[in-house]
Amino acid sequence: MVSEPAGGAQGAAHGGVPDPVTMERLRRRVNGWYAQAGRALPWREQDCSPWGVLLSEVMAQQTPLSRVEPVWRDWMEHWPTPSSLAAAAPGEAVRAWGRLGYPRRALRLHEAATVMVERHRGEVPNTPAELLALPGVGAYTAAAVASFAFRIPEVVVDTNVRRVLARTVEGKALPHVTLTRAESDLALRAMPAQRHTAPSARAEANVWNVAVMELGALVCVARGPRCADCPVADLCAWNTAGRPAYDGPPRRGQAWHGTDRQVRGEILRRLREQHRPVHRSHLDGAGPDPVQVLRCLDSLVADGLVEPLSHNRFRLPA
DNA sequence: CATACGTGGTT
DNA sequence: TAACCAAGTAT
Repeated sequence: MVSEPAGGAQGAAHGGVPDPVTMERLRRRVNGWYAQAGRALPWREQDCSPWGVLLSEVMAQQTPLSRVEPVWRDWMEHWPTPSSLAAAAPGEAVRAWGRLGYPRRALRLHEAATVMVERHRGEVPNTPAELLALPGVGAYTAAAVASFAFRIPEVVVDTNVRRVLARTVEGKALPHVTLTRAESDLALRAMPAQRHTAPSARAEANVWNVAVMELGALVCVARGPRCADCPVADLCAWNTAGRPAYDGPPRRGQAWHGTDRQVRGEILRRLREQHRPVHRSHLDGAGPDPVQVLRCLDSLVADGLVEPLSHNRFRLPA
């Protein structure tokens, strides 16, 4: 009567090593789901440039896409190429970053644009190694740009991929706190084996990269997963095991109130508003402790996010 | 390898 | 309301 055993428990969960047949079935389902459920984001358009893809990936680091999209459109309008951004003042990039968070990303994007002008003829480099060498581009972003912009089937591992694989293959509620070697191996095994030699496998690998991320973003979410809408619910080791609770080490939340992060953010918010140098007295209210405000101002200067001028004045870097 | 680094929406 | 979390990177 049973023509197809519960895939997760039978085919994938033992030792965390998925068998190729189970992985292929998983990929087919997820890729099919993506074809009908994936969002039409602007950087997924066929005619989006590699620069647009890179911009979207950096903006999306630790940041919800709903907040990324309007800023991405604004940047693409102002700076449609790496050379156009490189020609602007770095402070303008920081200002246009708005409230996306982690404003160092804006600075690194500007640095990366400069590198592209000086070393890559103003183009986004098309090899994983060259991408990885760009400021602000780490393992995830390099793989994502390679796959999405240049159709190079690198293994893309982000928080969504980790969570989907932890659940479907390993039967766990959430992945480890930090990316482990075992997870990287698993992500590699989840890719089509012939992706480097067969064009169809390469295409499948590139779709899988974006599809599994989309599944993690829309269905297999961290809190309140929508398993009823999941295309692989019957193959999922976690779901078929009754969705056991997370049992790993506690996850450290990020402190915020009263931290340097908050004060730095407030200082930068004030400088973004002003298009003229600001006196230090206007920054004092960025936090309750003057010593802390001074320390944060110094660290912002050290990071290159703030430029000190004479007479205790400051501005975004020119 | 642990920690710092923004911001705002959701639970 | 406090906590959690989001297409991570650099040190």
